[in-house]
Amino acid sequence: MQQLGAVHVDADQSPGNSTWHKPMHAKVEQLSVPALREACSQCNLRELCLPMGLAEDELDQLDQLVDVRKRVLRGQHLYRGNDPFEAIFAIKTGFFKTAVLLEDGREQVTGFQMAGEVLGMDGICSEKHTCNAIALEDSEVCVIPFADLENYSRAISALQHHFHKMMSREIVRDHGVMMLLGIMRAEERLAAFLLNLSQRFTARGYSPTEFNLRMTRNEIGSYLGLKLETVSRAFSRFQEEGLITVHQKHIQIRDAAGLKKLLTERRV
Amino acid sequence: MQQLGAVHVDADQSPGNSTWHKPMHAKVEQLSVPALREACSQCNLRELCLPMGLAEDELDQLDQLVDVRKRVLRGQHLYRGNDPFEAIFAIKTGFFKTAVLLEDGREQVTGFQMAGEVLGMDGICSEKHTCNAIALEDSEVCVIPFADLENYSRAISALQHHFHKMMSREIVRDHGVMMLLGIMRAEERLAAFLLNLSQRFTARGYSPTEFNLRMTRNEIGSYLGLKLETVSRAFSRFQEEGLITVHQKHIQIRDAAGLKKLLTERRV
DNA sequence: CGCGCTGTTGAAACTTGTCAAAGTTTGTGG
DNA sequence: CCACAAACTTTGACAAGTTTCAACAGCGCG
Repeated sequence: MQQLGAVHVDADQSPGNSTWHKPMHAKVEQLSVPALREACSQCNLRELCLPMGLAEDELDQLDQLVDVRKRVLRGQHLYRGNDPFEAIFAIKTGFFKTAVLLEDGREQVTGFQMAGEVLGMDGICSEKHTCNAIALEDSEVCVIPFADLENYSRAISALQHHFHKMMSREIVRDHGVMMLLGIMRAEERLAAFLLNLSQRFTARGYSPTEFNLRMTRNEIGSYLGLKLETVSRAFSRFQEEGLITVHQKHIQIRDAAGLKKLLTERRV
Repeated sequence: MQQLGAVHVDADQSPGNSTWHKPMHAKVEQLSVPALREACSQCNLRELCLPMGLAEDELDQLDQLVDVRKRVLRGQHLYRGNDPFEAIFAIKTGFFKTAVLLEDGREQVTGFQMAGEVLGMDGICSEKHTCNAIALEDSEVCVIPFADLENYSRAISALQHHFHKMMSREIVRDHGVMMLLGIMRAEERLAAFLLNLSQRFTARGYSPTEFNLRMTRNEIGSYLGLKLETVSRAFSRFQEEGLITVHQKHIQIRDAAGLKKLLTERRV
């Protein structure tokens, strides 16, 4: 009930695309020093990344936290499962997916992340990353060394609390996805996906009703536990019913209320 | 790949059982003071709950952390969605499920928790619990006021780090469930479920091959995204194939390797 | 300008869900 | 302590939803 609005989207890999399959392991160029020292306190995403209401001197400390920014080009991995865990990453610009793999090669997309969201918290427990994080468009992330984060957290309780909230939010988000996968049917899942994207774009100042998908139908399907054909059919159906307009990756929501109704009204 | 072993189990509510439907909101009797002050440092679950390698004085501090223990009888809620979040709970004895609800009444079990595991971390982000936690047998939990936990964490870095690991583990576990729900078929899901239970019982010193389920078929189904009939049929099928023996809630695993094979070998 | 990837659509097959009936277990009250 | 009721489980037959297989269209990149 409470976290449906929080359900969000990740997409699986497109197996036929060579760009996806030979990504260098983020030999990401580090920006020149002046560039990377762009302060958190000046960042227009700070409301998403950082706790509010810090004292001046605390803000100054926080600017030390991000020691480097990193570019990740479309198709490159930010990290892979089993990489040693050293830092979490705040997305400054761009769009990512995270995915876990089964031995037999099947892949499950566990999330899609956009600017202001944080990646890598799954790696804390085993000191290794436990999923792959892949850029779906050219992106830039702030690298936050985890040991530093824990140190500053002990000094700045607002930072500590904020970090705990971020991890907790991730757990709640995952519960939303579990609900989506466990009890919703195909069209409900897609409706929840679209509404969640819309909401997140809105929070970033973009149009609630018009946006471009960064992921393929296959990736959407992997996230939603559906085959790409099912996703495609559901899009077509929504369009027939006047709920949305689809042109390739471009989506226009024409009847948000209608989409919501799909979620709240038990099917016939 | 990495967290299949971590996939674990939760069950949904049995809609027809009055015990389930009128649980008092944990008017849990608080144990008498001597009882509740049983120290963490003496608890035989401390390896699961607490960081290892603390200094003597740190251990003494930790014993302050749990201010109360709480009994929760079978069928009672430990907390409900929307309850104010004040503490997390370490299970001392017993067995719980957590579940989220959709407006239309559909329920998704998000996890089953046993002794040594921690409940309630979903509530941090919104200061409200976001799911229901219900005892599946008479249980006892240690109440850890969250504000205190954050305070001690700032003083004891091992505690801080341990807590972060616990939250991270929860995220990784959820990813495992998402994989289960997203890409496995019914029998794979049930096999993963049984193996995960077996592993967790083993870690607690119980038999790896023989145990009693605490949850109903309906609850297993809700956790696994299946209907209870499908769960029942899968159990029967496993039994026919000699993988397990089932008598009601009593499970005996006869061929663990066979169950694992179900997970790793792509179906025909 | 054409090849390859991505997306769309149709028809058939398969898995799981739905409905129904009956068996089993557990709990309660007489 | 037994009897009855409620809850839970099992099994069958059938229906529905989703996947699979296949063919083709559209777009984008080289």
